[in-house]
Amino acid sequence: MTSRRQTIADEIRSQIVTGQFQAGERLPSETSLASQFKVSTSTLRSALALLQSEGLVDKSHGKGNFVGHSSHRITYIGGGRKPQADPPVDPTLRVTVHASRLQAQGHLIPLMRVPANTELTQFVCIRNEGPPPHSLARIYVPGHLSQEGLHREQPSLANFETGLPLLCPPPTELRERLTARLPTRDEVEILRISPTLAVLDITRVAIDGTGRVVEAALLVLPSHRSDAYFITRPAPTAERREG
Amino acid sequence: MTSRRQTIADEIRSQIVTGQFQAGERLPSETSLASQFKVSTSTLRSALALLQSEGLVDKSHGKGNFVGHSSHRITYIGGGRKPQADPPVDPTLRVTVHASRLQAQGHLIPLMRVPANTELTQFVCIRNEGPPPHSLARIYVPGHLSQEGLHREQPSLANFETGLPLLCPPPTELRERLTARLPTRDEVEILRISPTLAVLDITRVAIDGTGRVVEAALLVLPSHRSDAYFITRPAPTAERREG
DNA sequence: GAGTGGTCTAGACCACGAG
DNA sequence: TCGTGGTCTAGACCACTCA
Repeated sequence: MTSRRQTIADEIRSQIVTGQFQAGERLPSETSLASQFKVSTSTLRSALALLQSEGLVDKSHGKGNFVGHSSHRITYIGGGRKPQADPPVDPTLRVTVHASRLQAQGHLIPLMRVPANTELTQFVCIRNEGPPPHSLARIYVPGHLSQEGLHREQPSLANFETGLPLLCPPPTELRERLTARLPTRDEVEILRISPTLAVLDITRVAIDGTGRVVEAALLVLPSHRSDAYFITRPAPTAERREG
Repeated sequence: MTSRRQTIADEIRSQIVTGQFQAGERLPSETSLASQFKVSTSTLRSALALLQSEGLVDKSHGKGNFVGHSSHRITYIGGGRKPQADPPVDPTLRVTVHASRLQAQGHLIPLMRVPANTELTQFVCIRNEGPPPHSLARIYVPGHLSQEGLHREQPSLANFETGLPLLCPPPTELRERLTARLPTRDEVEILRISPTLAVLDITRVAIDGTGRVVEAALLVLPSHRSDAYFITRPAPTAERREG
């Protein structure tokens, strides 16, 4: 048995990909779609949620549901790289950064590999590109580093290749962990996303040659418009090769 | 204003982390929790979905909701690496592989960088570790490669470091794209997951020295029990260093 | 104010798991 | 068979956007 949600999503999806609904066009209202498909609004909404998670539909409270521009995706580049092809820089790109001091607590202690109450500097970065915020980053730097590097770091933070901050001094090791989860209350508010739609949760830790953590970044991207890319070249170190 | 869902999720979450609900323990039924919190079952279920996405709750149709063992997470290691610390090998690990031949169609054509109708070999790998399947992988290899390498590949595919297949001959470049989306109908059935919970969608393309694609892997992991790790050492290539 | 999507209700009915 | 979670309904009411 296949669910109503899926068959409705399949139907609308095909109407989008075949061009019956043009990109950027507004879909009929949820109530009219619901009556058209002879389902309740809840069921219809769960079908739209599927399409939203695929980036095919953009929902907008009070305005309507729109056929998504698949080009509006955020790309996170892993491995500390810069994108080789320069991205289409959106002139409306705007990043707000709030810096503050705090002491290491809870999950920050193992993350930063520091004793409790160690001085840290926190940067909260919200990236806008058009009206809806696109990404949220919380970046932590040890206090002793930020004292010497704070001023140099500031321009580095502003240097968002893809809107997400990169380190100024390249560390010797980058560890990135990715997972998906539903957004927290705060993230729903800040990113203005649906609380039922997953976010990409990226934790990036930069380690220097002595094993110290020089930066930890907690990044949150709305999953329906985000991709993360990693390009690696496995070291050509004397790898046994069968002849 | 904060939603009922969030406050209920917060309440149950705190009862879990403070140990009022032990790991592995069954939670009260949804109907009883709903009446306890004075909400409808739908609202209570959406609160549980939050906790499920955090890995705190395992839902099981017909049995109940259980406090999750956070240790049961799947880890995908990016960059073609093997995990340094050997993972706790589960003796119940079981992988089913189905090989088949097909011709390049649709999205496989740009993915594999081949002309339409090129012969490909497809491996569909389903990994089990205990009753619920843990991951789904669809791996494509060009036909000309599989002819010379098919027999050697088979043991390589069985060599799952983390349950996910790796290439036998190391390619010169690995491209991995990660995103999160809701599962398809098939994925819901195969992985036995909730259709409302996101999956991690990983597309991995391996490229050889001549730019040819030697393997493409489409991996699907249930997000609530999966992490992807990437560890990179930014090349110490004559990077300008301030004195 | 009119129309939109977002949250929530109080059920009905179905599918699954275990005895 | 019984209790569980999963799907779906037909609304009510709230929040947002825009004229």
